[in-house]
Amino acid sequence: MNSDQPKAIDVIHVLMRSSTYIRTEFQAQLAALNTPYHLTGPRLRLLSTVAEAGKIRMNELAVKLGIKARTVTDFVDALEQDKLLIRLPDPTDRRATLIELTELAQSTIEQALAYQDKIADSVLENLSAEQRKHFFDLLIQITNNKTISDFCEESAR
Amino acid sequence: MNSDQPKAIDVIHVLMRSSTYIRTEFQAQLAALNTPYHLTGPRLRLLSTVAEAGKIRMNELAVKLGIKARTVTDFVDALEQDKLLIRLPDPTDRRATLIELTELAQSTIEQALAYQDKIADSVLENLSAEQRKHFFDLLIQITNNKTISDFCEESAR
DNA sequence: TATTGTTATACTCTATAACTATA
DNA sequence: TATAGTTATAGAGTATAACAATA
Repeated sequence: MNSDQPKAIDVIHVLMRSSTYIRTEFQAQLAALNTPYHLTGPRLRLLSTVAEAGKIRMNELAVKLGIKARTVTDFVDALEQDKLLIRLPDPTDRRATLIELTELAQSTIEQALAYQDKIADSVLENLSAEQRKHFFDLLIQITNNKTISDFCEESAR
Repeated sequence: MNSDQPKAIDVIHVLMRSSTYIRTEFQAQLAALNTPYHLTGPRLRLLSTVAEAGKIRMNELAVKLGIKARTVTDFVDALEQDKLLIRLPDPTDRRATLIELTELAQSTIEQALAYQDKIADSVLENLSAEQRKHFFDLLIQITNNKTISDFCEESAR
């Protein structure tokens, strides 16, 4: 068929390289915002998840983000130090901790998220609307049936 | 047409998540090989680049891999310690260092690369040949005109 | 006995800055 | 003055294991 069928490993190399590029790009662009706190893609993703939920338990956060509870602890530590969120005891379960955005975060997160959207758009600017949709679908398809606990939950949000 | 046009940031989240999944998958699968040395995707990529070249300078390696010289130093340190490659002085330039695979690496790298190809195939198993090609093209397109400078060395000037 | 989150620890990939030794 | 590679340092994202408090 396609004599120019790329090898799987080559596809993956390009994918990994793109992800490194994107991570770097987000870090650089977000740093350029010169906010008094430090923002990155993953941090913003956590913040926006909290924003959506209002209050949310750390373990729920871990599930939604597809990362481990221990990793959430680190993010929350850092973001709490930057005064972007606070820990609250869960009144219904004394083992649990609820996370809530601070006023500081609430008053600036919209802005940051809007800016993040711009960065995202510029990263994908080479794709037409149709291509973007197609790309998205292919990404989803790749991780179907295999990502089990990590991916299944949240991909369609 | 597509009223469900995904937001760029969502596409990127899925992409980043995929890359994490893939990195983890490669690490786990390669670790399961139980080789006396430690292999990961990026290490294997460096090794196969050396294999292809026979002998290659560290700075060339950095360019080919799209990473910084300092990063190459770390990889080479680790792989040299694992007896997979050796440093040789470049006879034509006493500042430069040539990298060459050891016999150990040469005798096993084919195997490791073949195994890596299998992992890669399994990671992309959900895509048809045509979809894979399309996915590859889209990835390339995303990074067109923008990554070349970013990937190589524009930032450090 | 199971779950929530933390302390302690680790590791991969990547980077900048300053420096040495050459060129 | 410019290049090759290293020492020193850093940081972002992620993880496992053992444990405390609570359920």
